Amino acid sequence: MIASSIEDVAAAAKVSTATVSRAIRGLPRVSPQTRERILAIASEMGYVASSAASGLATGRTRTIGVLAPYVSRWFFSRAIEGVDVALQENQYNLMLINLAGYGGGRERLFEHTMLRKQIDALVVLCLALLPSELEHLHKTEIPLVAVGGPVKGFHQVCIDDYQVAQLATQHLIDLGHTRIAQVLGEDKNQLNFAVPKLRDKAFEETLLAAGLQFRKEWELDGDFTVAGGVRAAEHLFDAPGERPTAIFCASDEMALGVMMEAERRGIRVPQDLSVVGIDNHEFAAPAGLTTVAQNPVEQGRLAAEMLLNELSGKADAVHSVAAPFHLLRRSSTAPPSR
Amino acid sequence: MIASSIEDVAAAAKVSTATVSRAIRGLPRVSPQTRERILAIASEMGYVASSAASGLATGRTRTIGVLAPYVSRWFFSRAIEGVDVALQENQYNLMLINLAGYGGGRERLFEHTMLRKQIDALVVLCLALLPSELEHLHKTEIPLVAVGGPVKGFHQVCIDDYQVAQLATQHLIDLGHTRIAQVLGEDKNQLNFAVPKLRDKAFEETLLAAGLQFRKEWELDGDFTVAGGVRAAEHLFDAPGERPTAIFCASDEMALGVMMEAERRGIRVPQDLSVVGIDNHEFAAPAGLTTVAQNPVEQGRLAAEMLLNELSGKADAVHSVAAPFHLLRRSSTAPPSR
DNA sequence: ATGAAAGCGCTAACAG
DNA sequence: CTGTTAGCGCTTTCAT
Repeated sequence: MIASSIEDVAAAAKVSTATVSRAIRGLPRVSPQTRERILAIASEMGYVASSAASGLATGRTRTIGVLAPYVSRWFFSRAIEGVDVALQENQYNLMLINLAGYGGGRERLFEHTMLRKQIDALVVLCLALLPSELEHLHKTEIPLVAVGGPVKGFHQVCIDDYQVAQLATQHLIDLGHTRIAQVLGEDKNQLNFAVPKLRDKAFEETLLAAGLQFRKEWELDGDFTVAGGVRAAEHLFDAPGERPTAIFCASDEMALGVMMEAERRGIRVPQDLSVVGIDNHEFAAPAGLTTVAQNPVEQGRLAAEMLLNELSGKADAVHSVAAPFHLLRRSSTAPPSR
Repeated sequence: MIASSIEDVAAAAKVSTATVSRAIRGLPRVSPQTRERILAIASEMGYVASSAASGLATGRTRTIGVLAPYVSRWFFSRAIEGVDVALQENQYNLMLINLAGYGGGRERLFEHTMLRKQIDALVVLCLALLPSELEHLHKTEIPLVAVGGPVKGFHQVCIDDYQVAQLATQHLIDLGHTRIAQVLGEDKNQLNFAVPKLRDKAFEETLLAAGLQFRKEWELDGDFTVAGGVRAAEHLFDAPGERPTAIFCASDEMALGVMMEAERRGIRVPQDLSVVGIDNHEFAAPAGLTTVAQNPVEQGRLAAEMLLNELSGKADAVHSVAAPFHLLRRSSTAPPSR
């Protein structure tokens, strides 16, 4: 009853395997009646083509890889979800390649998974690739698009990190703040450095453009995590001397950490301290966090769709796209009290 | 220079493809010298075996599937990460199958992805499978283990949800609370119902065992999200009459939502209200949330390791495991003030 | 519209 | 230790 191969179906339907193949894949050159009969038989026998076999024959795997530096952080898990949406709509599989796990094995990863042609295309989630890895990717000639950060030599869909950080910083300045600190993320693993750098640069330049002072001691690392935000806030609050009246955080997770630490110490937000973040994390709204919102799900979906189009032969399907963002004013920012 | 097939390598090394195959896969029956030579040539030529071809020949894909109801929620993204750790150590690939995307397409998913033998084994992250799907899985005879919730007829690694909820509830009771509300998660999508039910049951029974009253109106749905927690808290706080002095939440995300809403209203935690959660979410520590901690990363890793062992022929490698959990007392719980 | 047959690239017996 | 060869299951010309 159960069909293990296309031959079983062909035999049952009394046609050739070629016809079964055409019928099942919806190709022309099969009469409607035969097709229907074959489809019925195939479904009854529970037949599904072996992906390895068809992969070998066609050179396509119908799976797309997602290369991510982390899977459980806000941006990444959402972007993955977005890619997934597009893939499911097109019956493609998603292979998750989590770079965080690869200590020294990154090298091998690229040789193996990438070149083994286990995937038809690749989405790279904002991380910095080594020159040798970039070379590999170029040699592979696999369609690729970056999401959330640049990958040298490839198209990308992401927000303009400079503008985003500028928007957040300017919001604080417009409110009247002059003593503004910054919590950003310096990735120790070097998995992702373009984005934080851009946000950092924007912050500093926006400050200077407004005639404000940029203080090195008010530039802290928050590691893009809540815990990192808490630590940064501790440093800031423990430091002697003047305190900032506002803090720009390069991500909501860090901003929330800052807010929690502030609350623990009885520092009131926004009366004593304004806090602004980036992302619009699920916790931002309930926490009243002002932030510059972006939508990684959409970004991932868009990237995957471009790749899918490319794979189906559309010319120039892959191109760079600037993802939208906007400031969400909530209750964590207000004019300084003095 | 670049080798497209094993034959190229064989030709370059002046040996047969069989020898190349053995050499590369580290099989015996190849002299050390030949092996070394072949390896050198292969690497120089950038040769990597086609997974489709070897998959066809061996019937193995070296890919393990992870079936998840959501990818971006706390438990799931961590469990995926854990599975990934084990897979990477063994050079296996991870195929992510996100059920949330499949509206009506669940049916097809099982027929296609599952039966197409694109994966050698499957990790199912706590979700309720339909009888027809279970049947499919059984027929496939693919090694499978459930994580974080039961899948009928298969082994699982997860915490004892009854005990966990009981522990959290009892903590509140021990503190002296008598008016205790509950926020749990009722999954509308039916993707996951065993877990919340168990937690619910434990809560009610623990209350009754302590001689306390169980009030239907203090049982709220929080949808396992922060926003859901906020909504549940709104209902609770807006309701006329007596207020609970403590709230048991079936997940930290909901508990944090409750705390945020409490703060917004000036309800002090823990003076006016104690809150306890489950999970030990990253935000729990900074927020001071008392919770019953569990470790989904470990759970995922363990599950994947069992599957890997099973695949490498070890007998009875897959079995059920009770994952550890423990109460973390922090500052969100205290005796009731009156 | 349908079928026959030659691969796709690798693995696994079996010989030698 | 090494080579030969027959598949693995599907796709895809090329005939018919």
